[in-house]
Amino acid sequence: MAVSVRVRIAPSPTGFAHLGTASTALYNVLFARKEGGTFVLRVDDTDTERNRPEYEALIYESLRWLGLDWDEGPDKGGPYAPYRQSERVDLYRQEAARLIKDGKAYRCYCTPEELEAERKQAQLEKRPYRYSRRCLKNPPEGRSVFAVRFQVPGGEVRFTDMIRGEMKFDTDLIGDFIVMKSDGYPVYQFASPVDDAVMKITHVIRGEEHLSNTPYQLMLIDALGYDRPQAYAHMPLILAADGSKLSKRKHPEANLILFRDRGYLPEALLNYLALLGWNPGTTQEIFTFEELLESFSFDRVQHAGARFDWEKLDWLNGEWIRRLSDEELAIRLQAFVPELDLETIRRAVPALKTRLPRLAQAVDYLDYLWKDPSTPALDPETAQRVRSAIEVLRETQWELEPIESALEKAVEQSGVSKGKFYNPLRDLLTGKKVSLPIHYAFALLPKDVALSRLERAA
RNA sequence: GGCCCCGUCGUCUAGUGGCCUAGGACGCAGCCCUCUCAAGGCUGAGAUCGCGGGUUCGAAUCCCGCCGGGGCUACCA
Repeated sequence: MAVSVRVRIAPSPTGFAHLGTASTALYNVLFARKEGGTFVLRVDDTDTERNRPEYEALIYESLRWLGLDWDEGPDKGGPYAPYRQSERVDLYRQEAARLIKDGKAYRCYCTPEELEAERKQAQLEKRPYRYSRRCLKNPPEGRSVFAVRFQVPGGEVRFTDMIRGEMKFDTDLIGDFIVMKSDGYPVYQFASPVDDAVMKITHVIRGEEHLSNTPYQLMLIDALGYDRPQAYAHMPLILAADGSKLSKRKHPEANLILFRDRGYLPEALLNYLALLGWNPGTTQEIFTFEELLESFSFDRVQHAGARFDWEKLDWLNGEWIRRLSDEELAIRLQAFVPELDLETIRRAVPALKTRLPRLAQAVDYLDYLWKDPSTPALDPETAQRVRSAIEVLRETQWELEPIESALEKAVEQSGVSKGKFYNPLRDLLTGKKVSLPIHYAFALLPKDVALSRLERAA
């Protein structure tokens, strides 16, 4: 009988929701939906130092914004609740105790300072560092604070990676490692495989930084007598411009919610993320989520990390914006220009559409509608032309077409070029060198406001 | 240091022994369109396929070595 697919992401609420989380979530969702499986969200909050509840809320908000919703999670429950690791510590403690009882782990009383000294010594002697096993062989007397350390059995660990094929690690190189911290909380390396096993996760899809961690987790799974996941998939890392891994600390621009605030469309971000590190083998660049479901497969995933390219994202985002219906664009624009009513936004949209790499940039084109520009001094000839514009405009019905033809008539009579005629008008109206086409610039403004901006200069 | 992953235009990539005088996309340059800015159309520059050895009639593609980058090696995740 085929076991139904269960995948998961396990972000930790130690900061803003990260781009990498979105990327991993995407691949997990894609795989789950494709296989008719279940997507689980598990919050990895075992870092008591850095966790904050508000960060957890941010993860929900960001993932939901992207439309990457989960089937089971801390906020919706599920058959394997709880889904917050801090609420599962009894399980980890119990499993750690079982390891100790079975002679597969032991209490370690070493202080961080002592361990640091061991490491330094190893470095000095230029030998690879592995824990000395002091606490296994002759633990210090009279100490009560301890961590639980796994006794690495050694030998070879093999597993299947859906991207890289068969992987093989020599665990004799791995020293005994901590599974339970002295504060009674598990370490990621322990909590993660335990939960994966207990929650019946069948495929572990995560970032490449976990590739070398996999043997640690597999040893634990074996020691505990659990079934191993069927397969792993280690996705290529998203790199910063300097080629290093995008990190929360070094790269604040990786904050997911920032993408929303800057006016990226969820569709575009998802599309871009999919293309980063994966390609369909065709020249198609624009993918809806449904199309991704169709064509995505792990065997076409890249093995090397990929640098995040904001310019390409902007282009893709523009493509997506242009594909939106006018009405849909208007609705999405509302949050970015709260000063304007929907009707005004609707009227601006046809002109705005081809000019926005990001929704937030609508402000640059529209803020003259609620901000009064300063009035520059005009030379006599320009002033004369402005007056002729005022004259025709006064008689004009205040809509796009009539304004455009009235203006064109005035240009013709003036004998100068459209550019020479329109540019001063643009400046008077918007205070800018760049604006929507001049008839839009006029039409979006109430007639009396528009005319007064011209009149006070001429 | 040890282990693991990786290495094609600036960036993302196609490419699995001859179809490659290495293709596409973003970006960049020029032209067209044009009231500004975009969008759109056309054209173009841009990669001795990290380097050095092999194997082969023939290698970006296979093998070895080196170099370079990244990740892991924490009582972070």
